Amino acid sequence: MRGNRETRIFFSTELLGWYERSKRDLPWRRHRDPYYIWVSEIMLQQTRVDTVIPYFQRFIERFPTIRDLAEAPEEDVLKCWEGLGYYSRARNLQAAARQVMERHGGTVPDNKAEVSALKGVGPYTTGAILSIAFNRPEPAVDGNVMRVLSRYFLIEEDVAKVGTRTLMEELAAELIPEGRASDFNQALMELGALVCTPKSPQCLICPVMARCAGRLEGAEERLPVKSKAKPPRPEYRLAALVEGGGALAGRVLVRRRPDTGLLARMWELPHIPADAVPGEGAGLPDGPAMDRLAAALAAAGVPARPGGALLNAEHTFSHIHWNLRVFRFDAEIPMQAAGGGVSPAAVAETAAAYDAAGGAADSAARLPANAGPAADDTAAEYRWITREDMDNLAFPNVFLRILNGYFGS
DNA sequence: AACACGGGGGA
DNA sequence: TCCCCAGTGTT
Repeated sequence: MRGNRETRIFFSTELLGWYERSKRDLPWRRHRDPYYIWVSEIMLQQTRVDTVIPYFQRFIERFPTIRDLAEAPEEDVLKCWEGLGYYSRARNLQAAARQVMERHGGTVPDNKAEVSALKGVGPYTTGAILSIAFNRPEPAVDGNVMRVLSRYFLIEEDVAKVGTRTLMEELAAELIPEGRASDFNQALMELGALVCTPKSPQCLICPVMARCAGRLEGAEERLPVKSKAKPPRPEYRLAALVEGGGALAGRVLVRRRPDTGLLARMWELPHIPADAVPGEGAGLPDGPAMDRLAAALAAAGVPARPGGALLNAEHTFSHIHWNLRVFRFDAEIPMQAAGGGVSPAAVAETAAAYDAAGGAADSAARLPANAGPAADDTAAEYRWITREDMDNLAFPNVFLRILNGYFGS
């Protein structure tokens, strides 16, 4: 055990007192509804409080109960999560809501085995739900907690290591005052968020500075010790903004990503990989680039005429850095079926379907499936959308920016 | 144990 | 602009 008894008692007592005085008024703290706690904890994974607040309020308004969430179309849940990132959190949350309906009659379970069995709920969130919602004496060790504990107890172990988290959990459990798990765990995270910050910690206003070993050692700025993550690998992509003509005038071609992997089931502009040439954008002169993109579009059943480069865009994931060069295209009615593509009649039929449906987003007027091998690495569901359709489809931020710029907002 | 998985904020 | 943040699931 780290620290002597007095040091630990001091820590827990002062921290609880500080929390009572300075805790923030957050939407999920206004009730002790386990569903609210659960949703907030999932949203707070990898995401700061200020970002989460508006999402949480919209989410609870749209899905007030676990049953509402379980019964909603996945598309709606994803749309509610748009912009928040790590979209598997949303899909897992809904899957878990369905688990709770089936296994627990719609009530969040209050024991470790059943909580941790929920999709998207790992060791941290299990502890957060059990302690915050049910006041069970379980540790909830997130990045804030590891930072606070590593400083206060001068723990030099690499917090990126699994074993270090286990050590922190044992320590955090030991520190929970009798009957105060909910407040204590929230206090620990609150201190990490407001005072014991990653950079420039506010030691002078810290309630436990007097006995903080890291501070006394002058080590607070270099703790916690953390091994470096690998830098994201660059990827270069050619994207197409295809404008419809005729019955599809005012519409833009988008497609849905595959069911698994990066940005699963979200919508995007069609794009293809390009070879990297450092310093040259997509690494290809615009002419050949548009030719390759046109060929890929034709193979997907959308013959289109290149209209020049529109803009460059970048997007950084935790592990990939996208460099996109976006080209404008005009869809054209093919004079002959090409590349396993589409007949003029099929294009006319597509347009007619939109006319009949009034262009409704859910008309799902799909292009004929591409029978040949895919010219790129993504899914084959395409849709011609208007600006209004964007209200119902979830896009990653980079495409949201491009489309909003195009539609002029 | 290593990798996949977004987006936002602060220096 | 660059750097940092960091839970869960999959392999």
